[in-house]
Amino acid sequence: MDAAGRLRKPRGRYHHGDLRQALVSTALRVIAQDGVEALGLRDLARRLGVSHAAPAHHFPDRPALLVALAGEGFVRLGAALGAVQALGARERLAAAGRAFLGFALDQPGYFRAMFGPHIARLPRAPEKVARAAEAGYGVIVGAVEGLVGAGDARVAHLSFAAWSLLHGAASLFLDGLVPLQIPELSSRATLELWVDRALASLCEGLVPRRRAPRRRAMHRRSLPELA
Amino acid sequence: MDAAGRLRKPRGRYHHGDLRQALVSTALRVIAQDGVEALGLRDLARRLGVSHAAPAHHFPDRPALLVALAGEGFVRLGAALGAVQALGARERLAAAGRAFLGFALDQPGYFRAMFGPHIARLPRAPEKVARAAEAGYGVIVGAVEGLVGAGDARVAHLSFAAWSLLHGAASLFLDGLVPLQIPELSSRATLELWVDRALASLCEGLVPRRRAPRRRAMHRRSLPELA
DNA sequence: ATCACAATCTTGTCGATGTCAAGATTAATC
DNA sequence: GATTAATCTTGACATCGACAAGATTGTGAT
Repeated sequence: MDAAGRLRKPRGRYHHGDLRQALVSTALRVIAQDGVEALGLRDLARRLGVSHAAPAHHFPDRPALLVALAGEGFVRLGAALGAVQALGARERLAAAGRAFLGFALDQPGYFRAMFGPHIARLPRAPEKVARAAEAGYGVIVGAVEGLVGAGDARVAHLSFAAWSLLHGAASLFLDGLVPLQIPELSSRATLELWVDRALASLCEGLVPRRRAPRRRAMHRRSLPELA
Repeated sequence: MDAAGRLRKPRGRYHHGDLRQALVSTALRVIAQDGVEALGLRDLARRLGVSHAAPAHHFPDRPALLVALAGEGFVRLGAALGAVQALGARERLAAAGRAFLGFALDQPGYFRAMFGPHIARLPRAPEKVARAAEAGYGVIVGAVEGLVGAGDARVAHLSFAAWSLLHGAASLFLDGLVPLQIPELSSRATLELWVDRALASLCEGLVPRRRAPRRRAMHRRSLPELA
C-alpha cells in the first residue's frame, strides 16, 4: 500500500488499497461542503473510482458509515477537550469552550455527523454516542465544578447553559444562519471572541466574582404565558 | 369541501379537496416525528390516499415544500415574538426567550424546517428565509436594546449570545441529545426554567444591575491554543 | 344551460439511489 | 504453492424524485 494519501483507485489495480480510510475522509469532505443529506454511497464510490457496491464491504449501510464518522468524531473531540483538564480551575471552562468551538469550525464534517438531527435516529448509535457525548459534556461539568465547587446546585445549570450556548453558536455558524443576520460575525475570529465573552458573561452572572449578596433570586419574576 | 379537517381522500372522489393543507400538516407531523430526512413526497401521497404525482401540483418539488413550511413557520414565530413587543423593557428579553423556546417545543416540525442544516442550501429560500429570520432576531435585539440602551456596543454581543443559547437549547432538546446526558432535564418544564435562568445569567453578567465598576475586562486572559 | 378553460388528480416512465446476491480477483496464511 | 479470507465487480430489485401526457372535475363566460 502506498504511503501517499491516495484517494482514487489507480485504473489498473483491482484493489483500492485503503478504501475504508478514503471513504471516511471523502465523506467528511462531502458533509463539510454539502451537508449530511448530500452524502451518498454511490456518489462516494464514484468519487473514489470504485464500483457502486464496494463501500458495502467496509460499511454495511449508510447509517453505519454515519455512526462510524460520529464515533471517530467523538474520540477526537474528547481528545481536544481532554487537553483542557490540565489547566487551572479559573481558565478551564473558557478553554473548553474555545476547544469545542474550534473543533466544530475546523472539523465541520465530524461536527455535523455527531450532532446532526439524524443522530438520535441512527440505529445502534444512541448508546455509543450517548456515552461519548457524556464524556465531552463531563469536561464542561468538571470545568464548572472547578469554578463553583462540586456539589453546588449551580453546576448543572451553568454546564447546560454553556453547552447550549456553544452548540447553538457552532450550529448557527456552520448552517450559515449567522452571517446573514449579523454582518460583524462574518469572520471566524469575531465569532470566537464573542462566544468567549458570552461564556464569561454566563459565569459572571451565575457565579459573581465579587462577594455580592449571594442572590440566587432574580428568578421570582412572573412566568407570563408558558404553563 | 368538508369543514372537518379530513386528511385522506374519500375513495369515491377524484379530487381531494384540500390537498395542499393536508400535505403541509402531514409533512409537519412527519418531520416532528422522524425528522426532515424522513420526509418523502411519495410517502406523503400514500398517507393521504392520493397518487404519487399529486403533490407536484401544489409543490413543484421537495425543496419547494420545505421552503413553504419554513416560510409559514417564520410567520408564526414572528407572531409569537411580536406579542412580546408590548412588554416593558425589563421583561421583554425573558419573554422573547420563553416564546422562542415554546415555539420550538410546541412546533418541532416548523422549527426543524426553519433551522435545519438544509435551510442554507435550499434554492430560492435564502433571501426569503434570511429576511424572516432577521425579523425574529430583530425582536431579540430590540429587547436587548431596551435593557442596555440602543447604540450600546454590548447589544450585538448579548443578542447573539441569547440567540445562540436559545437555538442550542432547543436543538439539543429536539434532537434528543439532552436527556441522555442530564437526567434532570427530561422534563420540559425544567428545560424552560433552566433556559430562563441561563438567559438571566447572561444579562446579569453582561449588564450588571448593581453599579459594579463597569469591568468589561476579564477578557485579557491569554488565548492558548486557537490562533 | 352549455361550452371552453383552468385546476386538480392519475397513470406511466426515466434516471438515480440503497441494498442484496453471486461471481471475479487479489492478499494472507499455513 | 494451495487454501482461505478479504476485497472489489457485475447484476438485479424496490423505491424515490421528477417529468410527460391523459383523465376528471370545478369555474366562468356566453
